Amino acid sequence: MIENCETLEQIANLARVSRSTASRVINSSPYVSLRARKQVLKVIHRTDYQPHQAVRTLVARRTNTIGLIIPQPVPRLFTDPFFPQLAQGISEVCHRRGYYLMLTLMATHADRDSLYRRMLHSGQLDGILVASAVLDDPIIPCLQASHHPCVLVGRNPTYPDIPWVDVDNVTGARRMTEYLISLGHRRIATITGSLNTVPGQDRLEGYRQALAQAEIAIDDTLITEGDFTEESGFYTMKRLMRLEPTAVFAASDLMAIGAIKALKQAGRSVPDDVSVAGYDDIPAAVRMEPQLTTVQQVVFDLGRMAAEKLIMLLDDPDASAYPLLPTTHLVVRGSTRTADRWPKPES
Amino acid sequence: MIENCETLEQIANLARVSRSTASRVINSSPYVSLRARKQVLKVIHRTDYQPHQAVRTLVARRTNTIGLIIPQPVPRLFTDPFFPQLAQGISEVCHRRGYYLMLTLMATHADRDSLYRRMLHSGQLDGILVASAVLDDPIIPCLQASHHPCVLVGRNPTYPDIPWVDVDNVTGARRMTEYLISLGHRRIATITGSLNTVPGQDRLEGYRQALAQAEIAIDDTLITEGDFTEESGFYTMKRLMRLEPTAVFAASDLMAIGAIKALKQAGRSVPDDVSVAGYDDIPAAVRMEPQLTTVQQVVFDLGRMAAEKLIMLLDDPDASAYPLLPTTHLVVRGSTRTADRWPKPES
DNA sequence: CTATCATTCGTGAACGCTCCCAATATATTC
DNA sequence: GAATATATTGGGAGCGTTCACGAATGATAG
Repeated sequence: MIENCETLEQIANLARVSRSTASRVINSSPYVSLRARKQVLKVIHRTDYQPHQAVRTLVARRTNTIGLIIPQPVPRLFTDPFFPQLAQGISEVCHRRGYYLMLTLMATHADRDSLYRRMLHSGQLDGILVASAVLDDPIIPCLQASHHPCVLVGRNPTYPDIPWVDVDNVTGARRMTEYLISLGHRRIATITGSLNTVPGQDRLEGYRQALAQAEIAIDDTLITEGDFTEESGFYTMKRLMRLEPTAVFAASDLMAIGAIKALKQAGRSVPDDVSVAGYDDIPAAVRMEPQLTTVQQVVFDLGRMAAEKLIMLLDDPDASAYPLLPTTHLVVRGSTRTADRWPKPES
Repeated sequence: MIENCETLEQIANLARVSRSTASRVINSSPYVSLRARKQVLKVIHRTDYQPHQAVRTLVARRTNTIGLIIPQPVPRLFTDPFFPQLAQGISEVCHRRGYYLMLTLMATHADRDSLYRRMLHSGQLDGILVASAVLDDPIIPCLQASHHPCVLVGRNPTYPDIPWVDVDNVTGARRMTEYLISLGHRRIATITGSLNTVPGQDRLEGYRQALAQAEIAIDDTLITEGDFTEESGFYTMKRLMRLEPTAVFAASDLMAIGAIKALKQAGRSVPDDVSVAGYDDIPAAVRMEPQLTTVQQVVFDLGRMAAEKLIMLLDDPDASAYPLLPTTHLVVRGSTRTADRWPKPES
């Protein structure tokens, strides 16, 4: 199956140098005369030579390949473009840094163990990126046992010592809540994501911070737990309506969409009666009426950072391990407006 | 970076056989006694041995790795879950068949050529899957020159001889149109996708076939070209409305959504005045009011077939190369209804 | 002119596996 | 019981690199 005919030996012969010298040129060793280097580079260019990756791996004990593992069948995989964007970012960095990217999606966890073993022990990977693992995913202990450098995409408090990158959910949620406050809202409800997930917790934390900062008393009845889905947004909003918040911060766009449906069904107008904000900026957010004010996470950057960080770790295992957080962006659209109006918004 | 300490030699010693015999066991050669096989398997299991992939590649001249290349920054990548589903299907087959999957996304085509070379000439890949290439993508000639077995995901009439798999756009569109006919519609308009794309053409062809089959004269004024986007659906529908079709088949859900917006804006009811059907079954299709009748493509199956076909080709380069088409499913929801009513639907 | 040193280069070993070939053990036939 | 066929097995070569080492070259100092 391998087409690569030219060998280093042949290159060396053509350039009238030894294998070693040719190798040194390829690996940019400083101990090569200018003349020899030029010779070799010319021949390489002319013959379109590519070193045989498998052999380099064998000898140099590094594969120049990193693995991207998506351990669970993430439902989110199919409703928001998180994964393609992440992969895009990772892929870009891999190209730029001369790495290959191996992908492992885990549709069924039937033979998960054999799969993990296959990925980890085949000697195919220099390092590993794990995306969206649930907190107690069994791959993480496996990973540590295998001594592969790795970076988690998504903070995992169960393993605080593993390097990670994440979107800054706290700040994103805080900014959004601050924005709602700046519009004059004081009675701001939130529909949280599942509180047994890190993003769920973090987005709630951001909401709390913003209220505290603005010295608005936190009313626990205005905090209700959803599970990121549209249905949960719908039903939670129905209950929340009685409390007459003037604004609602939903921790996902899907829940925001559900909440808006509930409000409309009850004859309330968004944003005139109630402002609603979401989180994620899924494609549907622009496609609805009104368009959704939301928080955009630059997942592309997240992927880039994850890959950069892992490669940094490969080059220097002791590299500093502080986490990286790409910034989030507020996307203000039609579903929110000022609250500087009469107390009872019955026009 | 490589952890894999056990070597075949060690396994052989532990099992009191030679390297060769151990190798034969691993590669399921028939020329091994039951006793020896048992011995070796026991040791392998006990030591959790994994053969070193790079060496196998070096010697056996196959990598057990296939590449998935997504050559262009496909905008669709970020709005519909095509890519994750495809990858999921491919990944599943790879695991089952003992292959690794290498991913290459092409965000920018800045240094496309060097990237192609790197993927094709590094000897890393046994075969290649190309997804969603535009018709004249330069990777296809490169691919042929590199003599890699490959399978295109998406038919490419420019290269009819390259094996491919695709969703059956013609049949999907035909079925949907037949369904509209079965509801009693006779004046059925279509908003096509870009007609310089294969899916655009194929979906139009399916529409035509259904009408021809039902002996409904094809009225070319009812065929208008969009470009798969929501905006194009919106504006095309505005023009189309004057012609008073009772049903519209849009070649993408996005266009159907745009069309519905145009109709609503003009005070027409969907489905009471006009039935609208889409294509793709994107997540937003269930999230609208009314929910969209559409065609679901089992992209997951498409990925599976693509991988299966490629692996088949790797095992036997002369394997029959007939294309595989996963079936499409009609998803009937609220945006369509019977037309068996009074001629003028002004209630 | 010789000794010392830095620079540059080339040889040989090794990586861990598969494949080829020859050798051995076992079964079968006459 | 010898001769032959068959089923197993083991040893050696080789895959294309990198790396450690030592040799060669040239420059500089004494």
